[in-house]
Amino acid sequence: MSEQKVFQEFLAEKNLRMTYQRKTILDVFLKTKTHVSPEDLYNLVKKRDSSIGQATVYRTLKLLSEAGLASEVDFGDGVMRYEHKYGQRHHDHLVCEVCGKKVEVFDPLIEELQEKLAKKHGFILTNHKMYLYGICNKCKRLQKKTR
Amino acid sequence: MSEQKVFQEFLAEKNLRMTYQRKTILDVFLKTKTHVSPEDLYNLVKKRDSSIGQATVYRTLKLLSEAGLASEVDFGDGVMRYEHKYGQRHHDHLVCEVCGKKVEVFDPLIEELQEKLAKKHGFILTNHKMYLYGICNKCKRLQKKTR
DNA sequence: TATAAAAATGAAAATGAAAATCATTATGTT
DNA sequence: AACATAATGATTTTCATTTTCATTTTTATA
Repeated sequence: MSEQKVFQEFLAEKNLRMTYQRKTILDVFLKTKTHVSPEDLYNLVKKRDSSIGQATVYRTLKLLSEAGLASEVDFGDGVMRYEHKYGQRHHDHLVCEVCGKKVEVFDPLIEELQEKLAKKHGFILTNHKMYLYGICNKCKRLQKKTR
Repeated sequence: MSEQKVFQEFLAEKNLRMTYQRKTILDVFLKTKTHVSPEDLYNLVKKRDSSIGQATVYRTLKLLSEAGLASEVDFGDGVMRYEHKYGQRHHDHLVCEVCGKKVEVFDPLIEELQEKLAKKHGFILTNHKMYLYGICNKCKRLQKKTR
């Protein structure tokens, strides 16, 4: 099923409307490759239709999250970012603290252990956030040179 | 070594000064039990000396973080929180999405796998954030009742 | 000990992301 | 068409955090 279709059904379910703006914002969002902030997306949307306001972009990103089409990524720099979720496998993020490079990572065993860890404390795990911070290969080499 | 001593040495190292305000703020911070926001701490500090300003509390918390005495905890609700770090074992957090209950958790195997995962991608791991979200035992039972 | 230099402080203002407000417009339903 | 409901965009507001800046405190130096 297409993302537009998923969104449509989500909206219908909630008695919300598929509007021209929402369609446009989803469309532009789907064309993005990396993690976009609401502001990033607003700037992209403006190019296509400058009459669309940034409040609507914020609102629509929230909806896309709820609909399972986008997921929030919080690298801790004070700006929320969104990435595609639909049809994407869950993954976490590995971030280089020097150059900011971001790698999507996944380890099924970690996922499993998280589940177990939660269960051990009487919790049913619904969600998690994991961010690994380090220094990437490139920056490691550069550091050696300049030292 | 006492926390005051650690702070003192950290400041000396950086050519910064141990002032009455910093001493007081550290002292009050050490008396806290859970995760405090800068505002929480500011309110506590005010009780002891109402002349200390909140900018100084913000500034000092930053320093305590750098000194390894406090660590930042970001539950994603838009407020930074700080917890004791000195002499505490590293741990992650398990949060109940219903009642907000927070449990400190630790799994050495997960830690190890995180290291490996980073290495696999050519990174040297320096740090990580892991937050597990779920529903705690209590809230689970309540949900069943009301259904 | 005086004095100069450097750092720290508190009050206030500035910042910036996100949310709320509200008058207007669009959409869907009888 | 007429009505009710929802959505929109511009703007304002909120709120945590940061910055500014004049003043005060601390430290190093003469």
